[in-house]
Amino acid sequence: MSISNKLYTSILSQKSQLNLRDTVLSGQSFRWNLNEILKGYYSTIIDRTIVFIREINVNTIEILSTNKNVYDTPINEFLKHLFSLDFQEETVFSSRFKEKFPEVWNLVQPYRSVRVMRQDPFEIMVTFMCAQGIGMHLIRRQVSMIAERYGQKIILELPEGEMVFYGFPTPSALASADPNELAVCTNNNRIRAANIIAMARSFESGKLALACVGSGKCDLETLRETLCVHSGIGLKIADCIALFGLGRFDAFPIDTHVKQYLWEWFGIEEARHSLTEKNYRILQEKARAILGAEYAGYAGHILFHCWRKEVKKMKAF
DNA sequence: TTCCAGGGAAAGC
DNA sequence: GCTTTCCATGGA
Repeated sequence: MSISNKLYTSILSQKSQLNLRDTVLSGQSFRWNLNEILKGYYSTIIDRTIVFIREINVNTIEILSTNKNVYDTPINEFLKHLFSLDFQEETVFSSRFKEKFPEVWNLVQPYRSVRVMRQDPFEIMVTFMCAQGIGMHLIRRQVSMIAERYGQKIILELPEGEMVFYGFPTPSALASADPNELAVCTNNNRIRAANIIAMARSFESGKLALACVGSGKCDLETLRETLCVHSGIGLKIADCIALFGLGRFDAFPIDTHVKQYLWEWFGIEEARHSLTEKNYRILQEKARAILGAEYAGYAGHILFHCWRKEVKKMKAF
């Protein structure tokens, strides 16, 4: 398949600030093209539509896309949704939080405009099922390999040459995958490959897809139970799916980094112990008491990215 | 060599 | 029921 080399251009201007680079690099999306990011452009492919984004200033981004519609939605409307531009990030941290934790509040300033994205649920499910006890670099590699092996190949012809993209595989493509072949893409982890295939079949059957449709307002605990039925999805990954794939900004995933800052920044004693299910739930309660229940996950992701960069001194990839 | 990386599930008590 | 061990691999 080849796509016309005509790029559709659009300028998206917003009142709210968009820290595009940190948003894309903060670890919530694993499908942005590395080479383009290094050149100051950001590219991804969503449902056979290649999207380039360039940051003009903190309030304006330029969008270049190979066609006008993504999911039959005008590109500006789609990107407003993708980057949650309808959400007012000033409301994330309460005045009480700012007063109680001035050092953290000071440290987090450069990251306040990081957006929590609303991405495709199925893609997020597969992505975070690849994220068990493994580095972010390897997660990206797995997702790339899965797309290259099972996704649709799309070639963009530019004057400088061809650019090759791979769309993210459909649920049916992964549902019919051979476990041994898929395992090549999942760090040779056959259990993980089998789990992804089983989840894809559940999605294709309509069970999971239906749960996604009603996920906006349903009880978070009910949503987690629905997701955790699937082997390979525990509480943490279910919360990641809810936060990044289903727009549930109240979902607060706790991983090794979050656990670290809950102790170092907020002195929560339980964060020094291991992440058993019981302890996970206790930590979530205490974190919500500090961050507020409504947008705990949104705040948590900003803190997560801030912790990794400012304290752990980690590079984005 | 050892330890850690956006954990989950089986085994053990 | 809660806690410990195992899984699996690449990079520092």
